Amino acid sequence: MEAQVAGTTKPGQGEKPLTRIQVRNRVAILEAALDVFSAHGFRGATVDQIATSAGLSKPNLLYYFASKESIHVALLAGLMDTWLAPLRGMNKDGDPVEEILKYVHRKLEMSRDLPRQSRLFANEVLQGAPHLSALYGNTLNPLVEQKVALISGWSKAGKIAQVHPYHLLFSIWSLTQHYADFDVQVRTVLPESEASDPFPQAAHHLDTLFRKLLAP
Amino acid sequence: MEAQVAGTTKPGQGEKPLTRIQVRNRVAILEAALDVFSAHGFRGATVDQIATSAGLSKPNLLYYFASKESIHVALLAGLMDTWLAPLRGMNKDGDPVEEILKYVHRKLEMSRDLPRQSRLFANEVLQGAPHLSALYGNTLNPLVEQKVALISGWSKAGKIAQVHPYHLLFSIWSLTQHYADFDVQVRTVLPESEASDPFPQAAHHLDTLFRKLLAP
DNA sequence: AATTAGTTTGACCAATCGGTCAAACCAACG
DNA sequence: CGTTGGTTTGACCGATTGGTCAAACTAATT
Repeated sequence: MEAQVAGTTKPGQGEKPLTRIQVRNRVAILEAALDVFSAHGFRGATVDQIATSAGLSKPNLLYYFASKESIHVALLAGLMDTWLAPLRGMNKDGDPVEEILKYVHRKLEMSRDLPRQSRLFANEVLQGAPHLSALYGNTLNPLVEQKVALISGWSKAGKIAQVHPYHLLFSIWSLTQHYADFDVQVRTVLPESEASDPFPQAAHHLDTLFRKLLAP
Repeated sequence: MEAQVAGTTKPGQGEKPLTRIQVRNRVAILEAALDVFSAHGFRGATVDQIATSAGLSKPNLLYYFASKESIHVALLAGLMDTWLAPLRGMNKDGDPVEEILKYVHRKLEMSRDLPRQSRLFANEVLQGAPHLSALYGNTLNPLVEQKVALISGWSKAGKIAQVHPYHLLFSIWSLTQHYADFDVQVRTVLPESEASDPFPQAAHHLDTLFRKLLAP
């Protein structure tokens, strides 16, 4: 009865500490769920798939998470921080153009190294973000507002060209995540010689694109 | 027995012509399917939903299309032409920068006016494009190769800046479709005053972005 | 009007799905 | 070593789903 709640609530809130086995199985479940949800979407994924992929039986998995949905929200909540870390790292004391480009490149590396996470979010947003609305208000929106103010400041100070800061962020998200979310299309369209690893050329392309856009 | 095949094959191949009722119901089904598939994805959509939304009973719908999957492929195949029309319209005799920008703006307008189609494709590509691989080889790849050659020519002739033509196309697709596929996120993040219609500012932003990128 | 070709439906089916539960099992600790 | 708290499972359930089918019904043709 305790462990089911532990799947929903954050750890370390004065509740009973997690067992060794609980920790092991919970991370195994979330790892498996990331695999299955990102590949098939929420509706397309089955609890049995996740359980098998985590090395558990279905009832056993449901001993750790109360429902399929609770696995999903736990995943999304746990990933949100990782996902927004590069944006948080945008430093107001650095060189404006270089700070933004560092963000672009870190985001592109995440598309290369963590494509499952990217596709998980893409799937969720495409379906109308039913499980994300809470996280958006609490986490994403304040962070975006802060960084928009920063970019606006740089813009007005003439350190970068005049850009619409919100749409600049949209452009960065869209251009970088495209290489994870539409990976199949990218590799299908690209000639063979470049399809095996599109990322070096993507990095070069996005580098020049944003330097030209931002040059004051 | 005839009508079920008619759902899969293109019209006018020497087979019996479609009845008045067949035409009416097939377009109603495809319209309803676009609604449901784009909102819930393939696995998330149910045949009953589509049938009801089309004003038919489930067995009646399955009289016109052999299976849920066949509705899906018929939709994708029928939409491919519409979707690629703007790229086809890129004219080698026009001014290079203006031709590319015309393509950008037409694509953005499609995101605004046909967001269901955009999300349908996005869903499909995200799941690994299982029903699209055939269409890609036959339709998308040859068209892309032709336009890549055109852009390469402009680039070498100094009419536009040196850009990787494939990644330029990826950028156009990604930046424009983002406003349809991630519509919820865009409107959530944007301040109220701009969230009601993000497209005018998006158009302006993409216009300057691509002009700066392409200026020789 | 009668015959045919095309259309619609209610009832039904097998498979799958998310989730439950009691009972069995196991690890830890006094 | 026995008891307690935590873990695992087989069997099961109700709901939903994609799809079938024979029969009823309607439109077109002669």
